[in-house]
Amino acid sequence: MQAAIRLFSEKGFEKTSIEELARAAGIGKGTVYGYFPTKSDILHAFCEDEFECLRQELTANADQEVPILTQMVRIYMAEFMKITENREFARIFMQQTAFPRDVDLQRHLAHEDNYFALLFPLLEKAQERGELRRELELLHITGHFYGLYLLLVSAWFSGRIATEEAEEALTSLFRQALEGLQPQKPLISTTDNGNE
Amino acid sequence: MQAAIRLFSEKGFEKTSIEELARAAGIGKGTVYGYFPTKSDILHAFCEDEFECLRQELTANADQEVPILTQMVRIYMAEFMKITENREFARIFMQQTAFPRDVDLQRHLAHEDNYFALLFPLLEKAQERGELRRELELLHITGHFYGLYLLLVSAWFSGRIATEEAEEALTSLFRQALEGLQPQKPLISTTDNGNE
DNA sequence: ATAAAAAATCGACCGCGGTCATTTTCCCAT
DNA sequence: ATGGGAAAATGACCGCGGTCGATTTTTTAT
Repeated sequence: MQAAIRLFSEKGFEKTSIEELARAAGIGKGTVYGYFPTKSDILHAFCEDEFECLRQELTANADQEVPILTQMVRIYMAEFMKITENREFARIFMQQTAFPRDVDLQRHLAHEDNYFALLFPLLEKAQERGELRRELELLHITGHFYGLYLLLVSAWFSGRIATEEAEEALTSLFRQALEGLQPQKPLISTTDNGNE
Repeated sequence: MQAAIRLFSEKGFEKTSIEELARAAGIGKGTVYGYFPTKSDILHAFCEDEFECLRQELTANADQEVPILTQMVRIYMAEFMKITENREFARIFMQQTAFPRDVDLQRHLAHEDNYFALLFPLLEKAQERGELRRELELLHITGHFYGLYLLLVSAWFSGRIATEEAEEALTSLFRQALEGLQPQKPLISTTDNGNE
């Protein structure tokens, strides 16, 4: 896998053939398929590991004193920055993640559940603090944020949002989500201290 | 393209080779590439046409008297029902749409702009009616709904949401978006008559 | 220690997506 | 009509992802 990532980074995913990848790793071509069912699975497995690690770290060290808006922006911006490190990796990973093949469903669901389990405590705390409506299901709230994150990444891919504009855009989207799209008078303010 | 869609539907996208597709269409293999740069472009072009048509029809005939929530749910549910007609088509189309290759950027952006132009009037009217906050940019509002739609489709792909639960889920998500995730007292009610 | 069984490794092979030099078709100026 | 040149069509060909039976290595049983 190390050889794979090195080659993918150097020459690009498409331009790297399994044969030369196997040669670089000092194994036979067929052996590769003993570890990974398809080529993109090599990349996907790598990405999943990376993100799993990143998420663990982020959610564990999340500062539960700051507003939920800030927490969510931090977590998703970290993912986003990781994404933007390599556009090609990102596309394949996001495509498989958001719209997985049926073959990958089991693995995908397990990872997602894992992720939710990391986020839920943060959201629950926010509910207790009165920052989030208590009557909403945690899954729906997570979904809401995640949907907006998908949008951000999609907009970045299509060039509508530059990398440096991303944080502002995500903050704005999340704030919209918290305050609501329709006119209303919030009971608590989320714009008490701006952002940073 | 007719031959392509027929074969793709019958045998599946992956299982249909360009060669037999060309034979079915009564042309040579190389000629296919005179019309479509890649295989998935055949499917993508078809889907784009379908959706373009569907969107035109829906937004033109949108009943601007009903709440914006209902309008948005109708529009996106129509898209969703189209999506669910063929899981395989849908995956390829959504993957390319949400995370397009750089080669397809121009075409993709044009289509998206087109789509926005269809939605904007509806949202603008809703702003005038006081259903949406006037200080929000139309692009952000569109994005918000679109992001939640992406989430719905993604959840459907991963099996978290069944086809028949989709409308309820989307309605719930959109209502959340309108009312906001944080506790507050709406100036107008979006739950005046339930849904259906 | 040895044989048999099980697991891992391998690379020749297959079918397909995509390319390109060649051929065919079409159009227009003479 | 006809010659010529551009445009379109074509299928042999290439490289790659993925398969599979042959072969080697490892494990287990006696």
